[in-house]
Amino acid sequence: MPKSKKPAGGRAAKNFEPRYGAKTSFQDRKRRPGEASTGTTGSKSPGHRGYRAPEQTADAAPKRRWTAQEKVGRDEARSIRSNAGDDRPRRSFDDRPARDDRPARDDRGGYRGDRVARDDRRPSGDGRPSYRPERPARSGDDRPARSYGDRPQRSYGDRPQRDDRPARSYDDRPQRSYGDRPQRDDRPARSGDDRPARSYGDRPQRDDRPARSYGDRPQRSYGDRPQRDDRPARSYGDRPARAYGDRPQRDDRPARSYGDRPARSYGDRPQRDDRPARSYGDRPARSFDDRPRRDSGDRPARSDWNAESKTKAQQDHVDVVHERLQAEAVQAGEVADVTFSSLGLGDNIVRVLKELGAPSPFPIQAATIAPILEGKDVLARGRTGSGKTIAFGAPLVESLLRSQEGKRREFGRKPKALVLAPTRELALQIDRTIQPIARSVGIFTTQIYGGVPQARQVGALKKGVDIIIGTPGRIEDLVAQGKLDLSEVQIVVLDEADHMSELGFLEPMQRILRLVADGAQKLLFSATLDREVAALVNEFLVEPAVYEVAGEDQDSSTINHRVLVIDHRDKAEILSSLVDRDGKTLVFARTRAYAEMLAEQFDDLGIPAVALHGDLNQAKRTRNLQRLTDGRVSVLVATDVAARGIHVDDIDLVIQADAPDEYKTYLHRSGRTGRAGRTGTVVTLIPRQRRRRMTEMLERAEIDAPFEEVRVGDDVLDELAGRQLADVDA
DNA sequence: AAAAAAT
Repeated sequence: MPKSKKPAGGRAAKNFEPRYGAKTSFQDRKRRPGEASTGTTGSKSPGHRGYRAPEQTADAAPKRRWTAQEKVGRDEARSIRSNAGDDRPRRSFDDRPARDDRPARDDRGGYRGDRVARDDRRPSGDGRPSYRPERPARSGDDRPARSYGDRPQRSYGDRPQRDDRPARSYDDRPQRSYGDRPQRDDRPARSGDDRPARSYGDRPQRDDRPARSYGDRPQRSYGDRPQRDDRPARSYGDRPARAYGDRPQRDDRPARSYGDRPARSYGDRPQRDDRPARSYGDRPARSFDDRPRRDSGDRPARSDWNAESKTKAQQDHVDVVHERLQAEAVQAGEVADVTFSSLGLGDNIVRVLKELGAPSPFPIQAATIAPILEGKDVLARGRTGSGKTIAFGAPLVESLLRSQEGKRREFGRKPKALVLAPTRELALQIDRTIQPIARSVGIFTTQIYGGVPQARQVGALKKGVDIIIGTPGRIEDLVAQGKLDLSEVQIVVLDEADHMSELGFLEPMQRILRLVADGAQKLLFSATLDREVAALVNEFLVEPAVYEVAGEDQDSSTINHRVLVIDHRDKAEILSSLVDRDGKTLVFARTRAYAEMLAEQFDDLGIPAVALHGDLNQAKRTRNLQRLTDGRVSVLVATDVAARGIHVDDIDLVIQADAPDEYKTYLHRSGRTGRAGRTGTVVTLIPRQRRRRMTEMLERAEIDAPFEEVRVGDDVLDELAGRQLADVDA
């Protein structure tokens, strides 16, 4: 609202709740002095200066926010590194107190006022009651699930609180987007800040939204506000319609893209035929041929690698692949004797690898390290949990070290290597592996990903770093701002390269790859590397060597696959039964809303669970994943944000509450368990009508899984949950 | 549908 605080704030506070108003003002004043060591803030607090205050506030606010965010970011980083187990206790305690503070804040009064006003405007208010409980959950920074569960239950008793909470929760969102908690603390201080927040957060709008229902949430997520205006008008009925209307187009698009790719690949391949023919014939064959073909299986025309590979793959691809690999790099006999040192890595790096739990190289590492050190472009496929991060990370560091030998670490030097990942969590995880390796030889890394304040990242860039590990959006953003220069990047790694070549990622990847130094070495890794990377390979790679590990088929897998055919109405209960167990369980849901709902459901049943999806702010995402990692929670319900790359040591059960649509997704999700040779089980729930689709998908994934009709209470559920006899006896 | 920038 344009009506800034002063008029509204002063009057509103009095009108609504004199108490709150008074308290708030006091608190603000006190805090500001403390916080605002900056000085100018003092003048602000006396909001009396009508006009100045707003201006100053505006100026000051950003600074405070950033500061707060920076702090948050640091805290996050620390907590991650130190495994700060504090959170739990702190969580609940910290969070709540914080909340308590908020209520006291002026904001609430203001918010409430807004809400009321807006509520009156819109009939949507009717929907609220039912929706509200949910929303808070969402925003529920802490554990949406719990908060959700709690609220509904508390519902009436708590409502007085709720009123407060909603305010909080609402506050949180805007905060989230900014940086979160620190801000919260700050808020009281920032009276001026609130407004912007309000306008952004628009609780009122949100109130409306709830009425809209879940479907909106995901959409709302970030860029909604402008859209929101539109949305209400559209209403639900319209959306689906649109969606359908659009689909035809979508269908066309894919078609186009496919059409184009093949075209490219066709055109290019002949040239490459020679190249690929050498090393390619072998594995790319498989990988490239298999799935792509299926998609557009018609084109026998698909040249070279494809043609060869197809033939070989279809006829006896297993043998072919094995031969190739063995011949190239991964001979079984050799691998046993290979050491990191013999592959060309220096002593410091070898020592750190040992500390990281990698005393000797895994096959994929034995295969790729030497060629990477030789400067070759490399495509590598190693199944989930086979050690790909070290396979590119260690030689990456070694290469940089060699190239910088004798040189001085200059302040503000430009980055020399870039590692790109599809999710922030994966970028973080990769850095956790590479950073210690790099530090051991005086090379610096920094993370560049979204959802957190830029300041710290930019600060690191100013000082000068050697390796950047991040996600495409923020990297492009900083490049556009002139804060990141990729022109001296000599090595680029694309982790989950096939995924990075998919529709939403391909173009950003192409733009980024065009920014790096000419002739920069390119490394593409993925457990499901296939022809999908052709667009990138054709444009950016030169005579790439292709590696995969021999014998990596399902027969050698340590994952046990099961498919439960269920009645839809039993789904919730069956899921609860499956997650009610001792080990760590990862549950995949198709949508953010469903992931959130399931986490809440489990939590309500006394099974501690948290959610991980894109509707959460980055702090919560990081925290919730950490909770599973350190065992404070044994159930994580996630969207496909957690499907690829994420490594949590002891996950022994993966449950797909919704079956994936693509075989690749199935492989990546299931790959969250059974890592590094450990055993694990993957359970997929499907309704009867999905049996055929599921069968086809499993065929593409080359996975054998028994289908079992299951009902609530069946023994198989106890077996899968690992309860077995104990429960029976009981 | 989800993810990836921010506001």
